[in-house]
Amino acid sequence: MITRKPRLEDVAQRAGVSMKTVSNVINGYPHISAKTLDRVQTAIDALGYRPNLSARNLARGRAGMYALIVPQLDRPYFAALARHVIDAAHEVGAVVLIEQTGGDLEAERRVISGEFSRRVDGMIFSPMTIGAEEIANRSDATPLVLPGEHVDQAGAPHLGIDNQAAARLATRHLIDLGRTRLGMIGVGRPRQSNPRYRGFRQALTDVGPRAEPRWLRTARGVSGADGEAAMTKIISDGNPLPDGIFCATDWLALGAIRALLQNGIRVPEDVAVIGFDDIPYGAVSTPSLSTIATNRGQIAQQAIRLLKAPGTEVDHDLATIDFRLVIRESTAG
Amino acid sequence: MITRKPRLEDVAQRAGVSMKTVSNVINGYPHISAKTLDRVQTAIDALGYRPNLSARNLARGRAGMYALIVPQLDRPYFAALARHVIDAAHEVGAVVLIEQTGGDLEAERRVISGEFSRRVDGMIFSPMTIGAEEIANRSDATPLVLPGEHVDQAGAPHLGIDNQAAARLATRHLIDLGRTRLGMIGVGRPRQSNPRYRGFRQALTDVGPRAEPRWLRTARGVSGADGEAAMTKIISDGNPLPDGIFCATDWLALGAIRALLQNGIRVPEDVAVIGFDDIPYGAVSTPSLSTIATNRGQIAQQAIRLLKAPGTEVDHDLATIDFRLVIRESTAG
DNA sequence: ATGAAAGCGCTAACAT
DNA sequence: ATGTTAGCGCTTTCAT
Repeated sequence: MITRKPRLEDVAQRAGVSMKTVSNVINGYPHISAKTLDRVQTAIDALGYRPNLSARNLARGRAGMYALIVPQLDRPYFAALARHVIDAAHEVGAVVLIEQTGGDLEAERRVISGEFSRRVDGMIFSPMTIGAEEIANRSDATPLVLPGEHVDQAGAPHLGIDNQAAARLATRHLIDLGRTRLGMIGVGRPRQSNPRYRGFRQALTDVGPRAEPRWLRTARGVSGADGEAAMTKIISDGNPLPDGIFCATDWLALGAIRALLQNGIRVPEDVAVIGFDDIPYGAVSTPSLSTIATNRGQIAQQAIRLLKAPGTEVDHDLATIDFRLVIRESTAG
Repeated sequence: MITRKPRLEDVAQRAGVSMKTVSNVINGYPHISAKTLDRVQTAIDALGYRPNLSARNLARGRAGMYALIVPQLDRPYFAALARHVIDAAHEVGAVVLIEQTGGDLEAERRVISGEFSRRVDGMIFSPMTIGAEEIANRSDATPLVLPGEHVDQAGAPHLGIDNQAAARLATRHLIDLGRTRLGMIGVGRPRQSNPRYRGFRQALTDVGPRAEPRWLRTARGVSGADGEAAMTKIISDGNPLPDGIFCATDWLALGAIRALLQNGIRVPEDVAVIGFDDIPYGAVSTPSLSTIATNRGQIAQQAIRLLKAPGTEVDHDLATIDFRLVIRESTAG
């Protein structure tokens, strides 16, 4: 009885065939006689043989693995993305290595400078702080796709929804509800370069202006507490309340709702609130949260597809992903 | 200019040294002359050299990678676990491959039968449906640790909190609040073999019986909808309401709260609700959720530690993890 | 402190 | 349909 792990050669010997034949069996090469196949299979089972993936990858020159790099895996959006990426990778026989940057610039630099280049066949990278230019100037040649919002013009395929159109759809929903005093809680300054802000303005322009500057607030971050703080300011500044609020993310929306409820303001009767992202909790919160849902499975599948055939990208800058309006209690309750 | 990716040999040539010396530099071997080190480093930078991990792993006989296998990555508990496992792996210079079983028995069988055996140095496996016995009888020798609840006596190190003590602590909290009519929404039948149920009973016994069977409900699953359905039944059966509910998971608790609020029952004034797991949403929900928090960082670190030194386990069955009571609005609001 | 050479286990020409 | 063999790029004794 051999004590070390069985190798291809051990299987070959036991089956009385060559390594090549065993390799053929393992890799599903079609032209093998039934008898040989059976003998090889028997030997494999008897020995409990499993191919050494390091060796296979070295010989093949491929890793059979993709890297997914996100800021933090325990943020629901990234967790959901990861789930779908793993599923999509399985469909092409690959596995997924996951890394977290924490949004740290140095960590993000390491990613584009090739930290994983000889370990994976491609990277799905969701950057947070690094700039598009720096990504565009990378020297590492590992195939790369960028899901998310902050990465136009980075010289790599960018997977995302049309944020402006989506924000417009969300705002339009508030208008269709008959709301006339609309506000927005966004992230970052409300510039024209921010597509979600642009979409919000556009929806207003469609029907005539209805927003007042005092209802436009910039949250300090993307967390629920940030949304709560922003909403509290809107409530406490002594001016009349808006009757509809579009929040740039679901977390902001949940925080905003919390601030409203704690001030005795009803949602959606007094103020309708809609978010953006469709995080799972929005479906079970009280009230449940209306939002924009992006098709995450589609993002994942497109990402893997692009990495499998690098260079084939139809459009090197944007692969558009579907989105839809999800109406729940926070606007329609 | 070479067009293919630079290898160790290319670096060696450019620096005028042997491959061994370059290898020494890369791996931080201490006894290298400053001059040599500088020349090698210069050559590495100039060529943009990165070691091929497949080759390294093959030569070393290790993968430098651990597998984390969970039912679903987008369930907050597993996402949080994954986050910490990745961090813990980094501390020992390893990376993490993540897989999902969906709780599917066949997928779980594949895991313990060695699907990853030659790809990773160890597995952190969170099984859902496979039995402890089947795990104990596995033939694959890949180091394995089992975080979670359902896997005592599986012949592999099991990482978890003392569920019974934790459930008792949660229930005790309700009692300390002065609640006298306590109920529980659990998963699976309320048998003595279920530690969370046992802990609940024990807390009651500590102070004299206060639970009635009609307040003990078994949810059909672990989702918010399941908790909502269970709570709705308790509300609508015409009997007096409990004034305190212990839910075996946070999702169940969030669903239960939702059912209460929709029936005009106040939380915590009329019914105090406490969950179990400390999922992130619980901190921002309205009302925020009291719960039992497990130390996930500790689970992850213990897991990696055990995988690094397989066989060293002090106790082959249970490495106990800390937990604590987190008091929020759903009980103390 | 550095070099030479033998694997690590598998794949893929090429041959038969 | 199956066998032979030369790598894949790195680590690691064993020398020096």
